[in-house]
Amino acid sequence: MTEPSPIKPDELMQRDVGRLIGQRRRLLKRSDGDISAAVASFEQRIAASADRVQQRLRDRPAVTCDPDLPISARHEDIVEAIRDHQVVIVAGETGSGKSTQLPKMALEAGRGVRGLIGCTQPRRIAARSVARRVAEEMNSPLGEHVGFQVRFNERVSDDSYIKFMTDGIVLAEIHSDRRLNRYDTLIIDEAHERSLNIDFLLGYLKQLLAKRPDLKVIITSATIDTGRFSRFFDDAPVIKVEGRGYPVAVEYQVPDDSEDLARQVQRAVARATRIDARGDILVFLPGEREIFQVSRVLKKSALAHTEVLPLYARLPAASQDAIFSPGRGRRIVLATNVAETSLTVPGIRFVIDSGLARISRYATHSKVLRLPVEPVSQAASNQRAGRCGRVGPGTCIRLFNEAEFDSRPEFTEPEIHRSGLVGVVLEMLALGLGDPADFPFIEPPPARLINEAWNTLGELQAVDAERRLTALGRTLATIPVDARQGRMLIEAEQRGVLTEVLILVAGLSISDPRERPLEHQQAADQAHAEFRVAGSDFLGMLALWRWWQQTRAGQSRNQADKQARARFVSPMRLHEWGQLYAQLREVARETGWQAGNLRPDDEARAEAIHRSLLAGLLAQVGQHVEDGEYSGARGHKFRIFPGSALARARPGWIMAAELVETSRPFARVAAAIQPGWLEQQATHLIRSSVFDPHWDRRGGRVMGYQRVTLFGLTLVEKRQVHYGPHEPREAREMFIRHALVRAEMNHRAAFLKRNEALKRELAVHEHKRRQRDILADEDTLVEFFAGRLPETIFTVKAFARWYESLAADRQQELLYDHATLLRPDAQTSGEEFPDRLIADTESFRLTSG
DNA sequence: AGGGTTTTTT
Repeated sequence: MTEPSPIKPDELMQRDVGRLIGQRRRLLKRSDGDISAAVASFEQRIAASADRVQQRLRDRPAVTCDPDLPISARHEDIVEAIRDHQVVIVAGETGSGKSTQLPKMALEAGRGVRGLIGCTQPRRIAARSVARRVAEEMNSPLGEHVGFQVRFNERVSDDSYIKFMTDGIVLAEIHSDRRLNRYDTLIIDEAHERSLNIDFLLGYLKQLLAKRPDLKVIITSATIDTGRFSRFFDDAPVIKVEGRGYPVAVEYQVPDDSEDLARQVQRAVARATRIDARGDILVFLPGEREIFQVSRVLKKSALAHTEVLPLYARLPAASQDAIFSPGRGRRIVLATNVAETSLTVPGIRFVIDSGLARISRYATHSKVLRLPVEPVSQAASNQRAGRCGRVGPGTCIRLFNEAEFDSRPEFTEPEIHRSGLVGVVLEMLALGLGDPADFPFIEPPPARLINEAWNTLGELQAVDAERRLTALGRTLATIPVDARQGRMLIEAEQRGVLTEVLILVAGLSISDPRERPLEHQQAADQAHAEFRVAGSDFLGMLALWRWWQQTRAGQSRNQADKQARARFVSPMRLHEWGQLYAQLREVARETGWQAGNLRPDDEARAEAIHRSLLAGLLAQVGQHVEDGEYSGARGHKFRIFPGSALARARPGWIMAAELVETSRPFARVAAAIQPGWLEQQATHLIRSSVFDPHWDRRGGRVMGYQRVTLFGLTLVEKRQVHYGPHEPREAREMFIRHALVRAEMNHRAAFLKRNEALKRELAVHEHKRRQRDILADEDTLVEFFAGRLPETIFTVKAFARWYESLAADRQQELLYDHATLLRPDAQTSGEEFPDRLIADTESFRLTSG
């Protein structure tokens, strides 16, 4: 009997190990007949995997590290540390060469053979451009030895040793490869940025390292809080690398009383001019508005040979490119935080740091994203200062005093402490990672954020009352969009408007393709009016989409782009919108959904679209209170964003794709809704109460009023309802008292007339029973009818006849009051009282006991 | 009546 050979993991491709172990185990268990053929094929697979390792080992590209880069000074220490430790922290400033050289050093340390060396970057552009550079340095075409993968773009081959990607890609890969077996080494770059992705990834790796002793992890960071990373990974060694920066002198310019930001910048510019009148200046400001204000003041002061350029992420691409094409004179770049991490402005000699930034903070109680302007941390300020030491010695002028700097927090609060965590918690559930409160985050998020995430998942019906993932939740986790938006898609599929909502969800995920340049705001607004639909910004988005599809169909790419630009719409973002739509449509197809075609507008369709969107936005609705002010969840107040098609109309009820608090709380991208939709779709969230029960003599039943609320918003103020189904016991008591005892019932039937006889008959009965010669008083009668007086049996023919005389639907309506009367112990729900009870009226008996 | 930091995804 041939036994399958044992598995030697070290000699096999890591991605094959798990599968081969499983196959071997199955082979050993098999006792049926001849397994030699199966063993042979198993041996073949082992051999193939081992051959692959040998081949990769042989073909390993030679690497040389650039000796001019500061990191090369620690070359040997790093290679050695990688060999000796499972986790290594490399700390170094920009320009040290760590992003490009570390993967090569890992290769030199023998990594990259049994699996890829995976290198993550926070941004797609960086992943691609670093990959290109390293491929060049290794004299290998991009995609061969060195590949990359970002959303919409992948160039990795089976022969790749190094793969650059965004950290989001690794997170997505975990779903299909829980142990990340395709990698034998992971380099997490820019870990100091502490994005949600990075913190989640670090926590995941922390757990994975024990299960994958062969996996090596390298964490790289600016020299910010490296001790924390080291402690987190069980005192992993930290290797510090020099940056290639020049010294930066820091000056503090204390603001005068009543000197606004623009004047402070103006004064700092004057100071820089005195030091070097030709050195380019980068000014860090908190937002677009400040950029505009400062720009106006600087332009007014007509500085010689000076160009003032704005720079922020939403700026049209053409204007952004101006940063990279050097002008003739001096340049002053007025920038937001894009220039701190995402974009490098070349040739900067001075940095002027306002010390301010807009920081996003998620307000859990109101579900509003706040963007307050706040003082930045010391680390962020130092990062900003570093931006002027790239080409020569620089000077940083801080618009606050040194004591204030010292009093500021050392590090920026990590995103996981400030963001909504729905996506993170959903992901953890889908991956079976247990209670998020127990997950090893490097700095665990506050409980209130985790709780809010649970609530939102409940609101979306992604988890049940026991916090288990529902089927819907499982689907949500597979759609690569925000959970609220995923919920919209699921609803849209059921309502037959998937194509439209796919377009909208894609559109909501990208940045608004409509551009509004500072100097052409009115013209832009006018052009955009073409895509305005009264009552719904979403239908407006669809109008823009349709316009673009038609425009593109009829002409060349160039001509279409030109048409878009003429309407102040960015062709690049339209393109991205199309890509995203195509990707989501593909995911939808794989999920087994029918997308169908974009259909012409009609009212029913518009309602189906809006109701689908609403499924994801139940907590982001508002009711108009007065004067354009809306009241939202839990009493939170907001207004409609002025750019919305709804801003003037102010419909009574709206839903908003985003609630953002900037200068004040705004609802952005909104549509009018009907409160009735909420009552139908938010059944799991609405609270309803009934009050003021009263006897309805004409109707012959107990009525009451209902109030319906959602997150404290009143959907229905006072609606008359049949009281019975809500409070059966109380209704029954009232029915007895009014209908039977007092006979307060308007009906032609004989019941009322006979009621006196009924009372008498009862009284006689009572008399016999109690041996007392009195008529029963009202309370005794109630007790009797309620069945609380035992041993009393009475046939109520009159009652039965009256009932018979009613129309069938009337009988049905009265079912609650009357049937509970007949069965005092019966509970609330209608279906507990079969129709038979009504059909058998002749034999109705009031019984007790 | 009046306007937003940044990034990412089987």
